[in-house]
Amino acid sequence: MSFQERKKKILMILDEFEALSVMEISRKLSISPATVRRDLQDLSEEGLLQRTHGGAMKLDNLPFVAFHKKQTANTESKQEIGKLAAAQVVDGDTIFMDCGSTVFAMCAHLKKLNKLKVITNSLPIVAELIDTPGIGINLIGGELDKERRAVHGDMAVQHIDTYHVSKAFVGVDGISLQNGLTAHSEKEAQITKAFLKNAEQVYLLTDSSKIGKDAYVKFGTLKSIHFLITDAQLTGPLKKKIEQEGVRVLQ
Amino acid sequence: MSFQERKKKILMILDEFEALSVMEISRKLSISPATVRRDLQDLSEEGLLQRTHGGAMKLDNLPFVAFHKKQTANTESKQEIGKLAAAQVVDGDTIFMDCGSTVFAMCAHLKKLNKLKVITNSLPIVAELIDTPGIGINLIGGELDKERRAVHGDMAVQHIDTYHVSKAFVGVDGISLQNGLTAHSEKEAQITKAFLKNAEQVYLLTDSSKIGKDAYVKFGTLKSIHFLITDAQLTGPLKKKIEQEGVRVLQ
DNA sequence: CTACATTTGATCAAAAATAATCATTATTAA
DNA sequence: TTAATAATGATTATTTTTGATCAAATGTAG
Repeated sequence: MSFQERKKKILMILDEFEALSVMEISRKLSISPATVRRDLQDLSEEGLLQRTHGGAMKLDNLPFVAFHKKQTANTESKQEIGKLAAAQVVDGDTIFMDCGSTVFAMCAHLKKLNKLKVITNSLPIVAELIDTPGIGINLIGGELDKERRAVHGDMAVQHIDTYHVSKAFVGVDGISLQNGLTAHSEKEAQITKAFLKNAEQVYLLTDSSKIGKDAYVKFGTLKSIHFLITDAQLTGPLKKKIEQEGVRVLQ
Repeated sequence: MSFQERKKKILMILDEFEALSVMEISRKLSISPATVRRDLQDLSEEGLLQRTHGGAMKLDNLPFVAFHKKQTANTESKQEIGKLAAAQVVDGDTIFMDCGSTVFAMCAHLKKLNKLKVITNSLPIVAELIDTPGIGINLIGGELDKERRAVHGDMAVQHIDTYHVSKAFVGVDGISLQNGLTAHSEKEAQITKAFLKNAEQVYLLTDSSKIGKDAYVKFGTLKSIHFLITDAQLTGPLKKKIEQEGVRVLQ
């Protein structure tokens, strides 16, 4: 039995039982305790279970932790961007929050606010903020994109259109002077577009690696955003040109 | 049992009882008082409970209890009801799933189905089913009830009204011949009512303890449901009378 | 305030689990 | 096929956890 198979099986039986000991897993899968420990360590490092002394436990809100793959890409620069973005929010605000890891990074820095209303289509954001007393959440309804852990589709867009908020915090897959805002997926573009349309101030959060890059779905121009929050890498003529389009750059 | 497991269990029983002595915890979890003290100290340092002389007290603003509490109340009878309800679902169905622990219990038994579409307002259900390949999920949008981990409110009702499905699986807080279906909360009643309205077949899931009891919000008659799925405790004249109202009882 | 009982925190030894090491087996590449 | 590589299981030293003991601290009753 390969590691991938064992990994799957371990997660499956762990889904059924809350907690398992190394020996139990060893017996159930007929593999040695040493291998079980190695597997558990790997799975734990991937964030798929909680390692304990003697075994492993199911993770509570694992299902909503979307970024299994991207989690590694959760760099300091994203945290910085998230912090800066969160600083734009004040008590009593109502904001849109798009899905994506950069916008998600805002969450940690929003928790001290009061009377904040967050409208989002992202389950990880919901999971992160649901137990914060000062924050109320409205969830966009519609079809669930399991991969992205977010709601999308026509119904979601219609739903977003029933709201009007002061600030929207959105992400992109690409932004350039030539093609404006671009995304890898039409569904995602559709949602972000709806956020842009119904917010007075639009904050685009992206690390500098995406600036100057294009994805294949064009969904907005630079004029449709008001602030670009990014890392210190963006400098020189490109920054100037973006600012000339009427975008305020925050770094 | 590892520290992580004990920690969870201590918080769970502490949520049920307001305060506990070291000896009570020691007996309940079959661990020595010394270990209990160590655990309580750790938990206290994490700010998850208030240490007292001789034991510990529950903290008011403890955030994540609601979730686990329901899971604790996951009795065998609920599991049986969930299983029986899940057996009514076939490949290709589109179903409504209400929030509540009894309906939640269906999830474990739905995982082998294919091309199933689940429309729900309950985050625990979404979390449980999101990684099941054969199941697609539509999330009802609207205001999030943090306590119940579900979406409710007018927007949610409007959203539900845009769907029409073959089967709805709903829960109640009370059901009786005199007052029909009742709930503890208007918001919850509103949602369940919307589910009833837009489904061809309505399955009401409840353990027998709620049959014959009333909650204060009346939201439907016995005629508005088609099936009652419950445990074996429901017998005799009451069962007869419910069946005379046109409800098929499944046990 | 004192005496008594209970609880606690510290220390320690026993038990359990782990990480590290190494030989063996299985898999892959050449 | 053979060599090289990776994965597995067994062994052992180390670490962690646990429960017990006991002096000190805290709370309670008289």
